[in-house]
Amino acid sequence: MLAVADLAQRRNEALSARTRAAILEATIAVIARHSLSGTTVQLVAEAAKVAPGTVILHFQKKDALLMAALEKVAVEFEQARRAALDQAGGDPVKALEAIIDVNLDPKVSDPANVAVWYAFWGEARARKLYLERIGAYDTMSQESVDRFFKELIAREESGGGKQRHLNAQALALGFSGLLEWQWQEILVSGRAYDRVAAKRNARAYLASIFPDSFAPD
Amino acid sequence: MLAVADLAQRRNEALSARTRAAILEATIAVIARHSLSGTTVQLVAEAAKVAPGTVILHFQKKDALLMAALEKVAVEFEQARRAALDQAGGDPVKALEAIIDVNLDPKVSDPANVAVWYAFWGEARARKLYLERIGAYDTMSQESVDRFFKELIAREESGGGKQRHLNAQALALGFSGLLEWQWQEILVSGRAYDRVAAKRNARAYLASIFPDSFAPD
DNA sequence: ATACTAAATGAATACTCATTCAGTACTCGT
DNA sequence: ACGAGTACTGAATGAGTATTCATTTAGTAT
Repeated sequence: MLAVADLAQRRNEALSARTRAAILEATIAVIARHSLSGTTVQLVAEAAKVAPGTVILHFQKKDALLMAALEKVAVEFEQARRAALDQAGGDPVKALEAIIDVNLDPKVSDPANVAVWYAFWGEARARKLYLERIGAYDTMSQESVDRFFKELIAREESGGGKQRHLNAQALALGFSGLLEWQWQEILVSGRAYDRVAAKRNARAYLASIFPDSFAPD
Repeated sequence: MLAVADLAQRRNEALSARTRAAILEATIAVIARHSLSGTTVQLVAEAAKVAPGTVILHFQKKDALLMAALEKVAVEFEQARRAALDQAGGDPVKALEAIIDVNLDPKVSDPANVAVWYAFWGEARARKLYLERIGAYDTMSQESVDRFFKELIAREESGGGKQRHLNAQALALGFSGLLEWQWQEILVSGRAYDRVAAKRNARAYLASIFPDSFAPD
């Protein structure tokens, strides 16, 4: 009898889950086009081909809907990033190359995703929850970049012994900042953005600093 | 008689100019605390100690008010930057140091200013005017950083002849990105942000890349 | 003092938008 | 094909907001 209840529940969940997913996707699209202040339940409902009441039925509050949209985008970023780093094993060279590829992957850095990300940054100071979610991602990603730079610097110094004084933290910040800057470009240019040139720039950065590990283009 | 009229006019203008300035300042403060979507004419009026009607009297539309606030912040950035670069003469070393100092000057990078800046970035995709204003600033600032890096690389290569392959554009992007990243930190940390450490990082970046021109800390 | 003008007020207006809920349309096991 | 129950609808509600404008206040010249 419990099993029956469960089954009934599950069937309905599968159905409503599709609607829920459609609403979430629509929310992201609407935020990307209209920003947070222009995002209304009506617009989301229209984009999801659903009645406004349905949106609230699934998310209770508009704010919960927005938070769910942010969560979806953040989780997608994190998963893509983690997959890429796993692929790289522990190798810092491969890892940094993978980070470039992930950050500029057309799916990950789709203009809509990027727009959503910045939309929440813009509201982050007023809404603690947004700030926490976004900040957590940025801190995490920055820490791993930091680590890879430290490893590479140690490696190159022990190798050639050219006596350079490379500051890992500063150079890692520069790397992350460079990628961040590319995202801003995506925000500005949208579909017209040149990903190939961007990747070339990012690799050129690494090649400039670690000529032994990264070939110049 | 024209002189008399002028005088009368001028007195009144001075009066209303004070009010107008108060409203603008209040707007920036409110945006910083409540973000764009939470900024209401009521809140601005209260912060400026003025009636809501007065706000509209001076700016006609709420959107014009917001645009004026963005303009004020952008112009402040530009003026501080230009003054610093003038001070540096044409010397790229001094210029880059000046750029660091300006970007992390407590007045320029006041958390309120930074918050306003990001608030508009968040809405930039939905509002062409915001995007144009912000994009113009970023493009301009990036171009000058680019130029300084080119000069420095030419200088160091002709000097030591260590045969490094430094990519000016990539490293300049890293530099701008690093500073940008610091601003995000200001957004997150507010008053608690450690400007001294940030400047040290930025200088360490330059010292890592141009050891002949910048002393390591 | 008085008259005149510009600046400021704030209650009233005319929206917009999130949220509710009574009712309808589905879905699915039987 | 049916009935039980869920997912969904969308018009109605009301809270909140930008903007208006008739009136008051403040500043200046005569």
